[in-house]
Amino acid sequence: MKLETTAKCLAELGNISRLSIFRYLVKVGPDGTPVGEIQKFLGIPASTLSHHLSRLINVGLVTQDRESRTLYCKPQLDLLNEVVEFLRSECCTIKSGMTKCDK
Amino acid sequence: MKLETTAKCLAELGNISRLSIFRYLVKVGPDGTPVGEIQKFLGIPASTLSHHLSRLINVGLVTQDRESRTLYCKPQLDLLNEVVEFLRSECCTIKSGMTKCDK
DNA sequence: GCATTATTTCGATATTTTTAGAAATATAGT
DNA sequence: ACTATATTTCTAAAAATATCGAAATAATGC
Repeated sequence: MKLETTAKCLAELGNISRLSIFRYLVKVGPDGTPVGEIQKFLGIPASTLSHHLSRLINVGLVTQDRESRTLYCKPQLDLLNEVVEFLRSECCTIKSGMTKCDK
Repeated sequence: MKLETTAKCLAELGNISRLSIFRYLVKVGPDGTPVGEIQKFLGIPASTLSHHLSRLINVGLVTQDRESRTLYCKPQLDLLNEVVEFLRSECCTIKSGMTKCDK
């Protein structure tokens, strides 16, 4: 995974509301949770929540799936794992051969 | 580690310049790298770099250590590991018993 | 004390983010 | 068609962030 992609995901998770949303999605329903349920649990105004969700969706950390009137949000664990893996492989240990290209 | 603390660290790492800085610090010198060396490698203007460094220092991801005229920057791997651990334990798997308090 | 080197603080501007009410869209049931 | 429900888009304002030149500070050597 590229540094730029990682940074973008980290930026989205680096917000209390969005990190809470993501954690909630993972914990209560990795198979999909209605927007309204998130809203009720976190108590965020609908439009604000929608904005945060769209940012998470934008970087691919969340996907949505409509079922009649309800939009189910699903956390993309694979992507989060890639982010975590980047941090571990690139930012936790010395690695020889760092070049200008890694700027 | 608290969600709020994690979010703050993620927000700081969620910026290309700062993620590059942190990665560079880890890779080339986990025992301390002069500010000027980072500056030369990444080609960021000194005042901009200083700003990014102070943000990383602010959340504890980097510490500084003066040795005569040179300030050595050291990445705090323990904190990064706590952040990674939070993501893995709280955001990668289902966990029963989520309560209102986790909001 | 003056010059030099290393780095930060100041100040100003441009851009992005956050927040949330109001209006709009989508879907379903009657 | 009308109503209700679920959610988004629009709009606007406040707050935070990013950028970087210029000036200031810190430490050293002459």
